[in-house]
Amino acid sequence: MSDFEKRVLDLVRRIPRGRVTTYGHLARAAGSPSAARMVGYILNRQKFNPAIPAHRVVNRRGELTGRWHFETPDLMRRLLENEGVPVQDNRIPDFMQYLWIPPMPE
DNA sequence: CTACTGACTCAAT
DNA sequence: GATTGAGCCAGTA
Repeated sequence: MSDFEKRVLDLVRRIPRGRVTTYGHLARAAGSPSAARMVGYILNRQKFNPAIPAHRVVNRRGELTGRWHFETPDLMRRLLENEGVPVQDNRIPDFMQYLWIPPMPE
């Protein structure tokens, strides 16, 4: 498991309940600004790890692009709504309001 | 070894 | 706005 992967997973674990962040922000904070695709890939391998709240990671427009990788396509939406994050048409309306920006390394 | 594929993003058009 | 092309890099065939 690469350092990048470990950093990404560590950051995902820190996303507060009821907040979301994006693949791009995670990639940047983990030290590889253009590796947004890798973030989704990493989450896919960890999707059975209950310690990783992967449903709190959306793309930069607030779309639930990862929903097809959950057990059922509506699970991601249900988990978010359970935390108070509204989802409409596979997207979080006014999603900037819920955005959590991961801490950047020095 | 090469080729293709993504839970993505950005800049240019 | 929409579309296109490129960068990213681990995994798979």
